[in-house]
This record gives sequence, C-alpha cells and structure tokens, in this order.
Amino acid sequence: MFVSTPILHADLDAFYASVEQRDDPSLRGRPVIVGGGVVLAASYEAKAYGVRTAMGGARARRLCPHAIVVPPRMSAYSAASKAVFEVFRDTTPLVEGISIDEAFLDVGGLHRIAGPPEVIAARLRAAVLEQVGLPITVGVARTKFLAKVASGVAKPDGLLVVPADRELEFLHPLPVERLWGVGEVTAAKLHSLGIRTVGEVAGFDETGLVSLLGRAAGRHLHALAHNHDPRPVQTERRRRSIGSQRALGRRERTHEDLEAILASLIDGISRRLRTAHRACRTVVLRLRFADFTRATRSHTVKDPTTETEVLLSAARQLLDAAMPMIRNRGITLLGVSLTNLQNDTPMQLVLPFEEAKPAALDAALDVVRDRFGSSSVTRAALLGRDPGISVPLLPD
DNA sequence: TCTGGGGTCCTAGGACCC
DNA sequence: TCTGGGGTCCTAGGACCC
Repeated sequence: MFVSTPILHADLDAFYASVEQRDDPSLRGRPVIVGGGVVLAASYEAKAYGVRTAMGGARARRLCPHAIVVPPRMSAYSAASKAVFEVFRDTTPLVEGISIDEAFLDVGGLHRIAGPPEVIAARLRAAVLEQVGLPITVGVARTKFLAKVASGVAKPDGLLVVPADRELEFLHPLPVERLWGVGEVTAAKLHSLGIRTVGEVAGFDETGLVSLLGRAAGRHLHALAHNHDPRPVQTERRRRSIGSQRALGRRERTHEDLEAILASLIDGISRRLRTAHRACRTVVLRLRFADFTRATRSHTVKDPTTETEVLLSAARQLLDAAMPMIRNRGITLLGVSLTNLQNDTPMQLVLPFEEAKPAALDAALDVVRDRFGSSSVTRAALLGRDPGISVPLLPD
C-alpha cells in the first residue's frame, strides 16, 4: 500500500494536563487547566468548554468555571517526555523530536520485522499507554506533513492512516488552518481571497500565493497543498538558539530591577550554553511593553564566547541603550536569547592513519558522540575513509 | 486576574566588499 | 563624477509552532 517510506507523527494529547490526570486520579474525567496567568494546557474536558492553550487565565475560568486549575510541574512533564521518547526509540532508531510532546518516526525499514505501519502505530499507542500511562495520537502517511495533518485530525486518542492512493482526497476538503505554518494572519489573508480549503489553495497559482504571503511562505504553501513534501525524518538537529525570558506584570521597574533580572537570565542561559558545549556570537534582548507590542535589540561579537561576563556586559549595554524606550512605554517582559551558536572549541580530529592507535580513536569517537549526539559515527569516518557519513566537525 | 516560556524560520534594509 | 551587479553580514521585526 505504501509505495515509499511511511512516516508516523506521534503527538501526546493535552500533554501537561494528561500528566496531571495520570498522577492525580481525582482529576480524571474532569476539566483541568494547567497554568495560571495563561493556559499552558487544557484537558479535553476543559477544551469542550472552549478553553484553549495560550488563552488568558481569566477568560478560561469564565468559559469553564468549574475547571480545576493546577500549577505547572515542568520536571514531571520532562520526565514523562523522556519516557515516551524511549518508547519511540524502541520502535525505530529514526526518531525526530519536534517538541516535548511530539515526534516523527520513520518506520520504512520495519515492514518485514514489525509489520505494516498501521500495526506498528497501534502497537506504539498501546506501549505509550501501558508503559507511561498517557494517551497519544498517531498519524501515518507517506510524508511528514501529511502524517502531522493526520494526527491533528485524529486527535484525541486516535490513529489515522492516510493511504498513499487517497492523499489528495483526504487533504483537499480540509480547512486551510489545518496546514502546518498557517496561523491566524495567513488564514485571514487566504480568507480575504475566498480561499478556505486546502483544495482551493491548490487551485491557486504559486505566483499569486507568493505575492500574497512572501516568497518562502507562498512556495511552501503551494507545495503542501499539492502534497509535495520531500523532507526526510532527521534524527540529529542542532539547536540554533538558547533563550530565557520573564514576564514582569505591570509594576514599574527600575533600572536596577531590570539589571538584576537580566543578570539572572544571563546566568541561566550561559550555563545552558556551556553544558551544550556551544559558544555564541549574538546576544538578543527581547522587550515587551505595557501595550504588549514588542521590540528586540541585538549585538554580535567578533569571537564566539561562552563567558557569562562577556554575555552579561553585551546584554547590559543593550539594556542601557533601550532604557529611554522602556521608560516611555513601560515594560512587561524582559528576555534574552543567544543565537549564532557555534561549537565551543574547533575540534581537531586530524589523526593520520598510521599514528592513530585504536585507543586514541575510541577516545576521539567518545568525544564526537558526546558533542554531536551522533551514534552513527565510525572509526573509518573519523579517518576520512568513509565518505558515506558526514561528521560536522567544524563550527557551524 | 488579560495575555507564559521555549523555540524555528523568513524578510527587508543597510553596510561593506569585489 | 557617476554607475553596475552580486554576495555576505548584521540588525530588527514578524509569523508561527508547541
């Protein structure tokens, strides 16, 4: 039935809320909201009342007054996520995590051993429920994009297979909002042209979409509507930024207050930066004002750094320069992110073959695997004799 | 009780270089 | 003195995702 590699998109249902219901039986079957000021997650019982992720807490409570509101327990969610990803990797080594609660699994090579994809998917759902105690929805299709759409349609606690010969039949009647990458703004633009379904997008020419949405978004949408998505499942994706931010409410903040918050943000992220064995060149200061408009200010240094002091002084200068704006408009959020990430040290793995003793090679392999999380690197690759494997040894 | 925290990717303009 | 095109880097903003 599948002419090429079938892909699974596995997506935990109402993840944070499901973990809360798992850990506290009194919450089961009842509307649960995780979060306070803002809804981080809502159980399906709460969603039935119109409660949505990212909604203001006050509005959520108006919609569902009898909901039980619990504070988030991030460490519990992160532990649950780890456990689920172990189940994923028991299924296939080709797992691409996209967030704490979803991943793509390439099960193409598994047909002989594990059966057809729909059987693998059903077994995966049962394993997650049994071993971790959480409901999960799985979409199965020939491409990542379609698998993701399928899981979205099948939620909650569902399984949906899109057979290779029925793809457009499945895709075209769906509303444009189902497409990955179409949010509120893009949907409104499409609606303004009378486009409401994916099929209608497909009937629109690419040039028109590009002039409406910009080059990349237009092409992307055109391709998806025609079911073109050649992206493979990628097991190793490198992080491109590290950031942290703090909402400040509406209180007045002095320069000293902000400096203290900035120092603690930088302290946290520079620690994460070093733990990840990365260095950074660009510091971005993020601001949100009293009217909830936003601004960013950034500074790029010549040499990549991992040092708290360097990062802090760059961030301080950005903050100082932004103080007039902050005094004018009031500040409700302060954040920092580090981008332009590089490896923290250029890796020297030049090992002339005749000098490379097995022990030295193994040590080098350990370093590479540790740094890059890559288990597919071989001794031959290190020695440059295996052109089939590329090892990203240079700073990116 | 208005509005969290972590990310990715794209665009556009200006500086600078060849 | 005026006039090119192409490429890269930096900065700022914005859409989108979970």
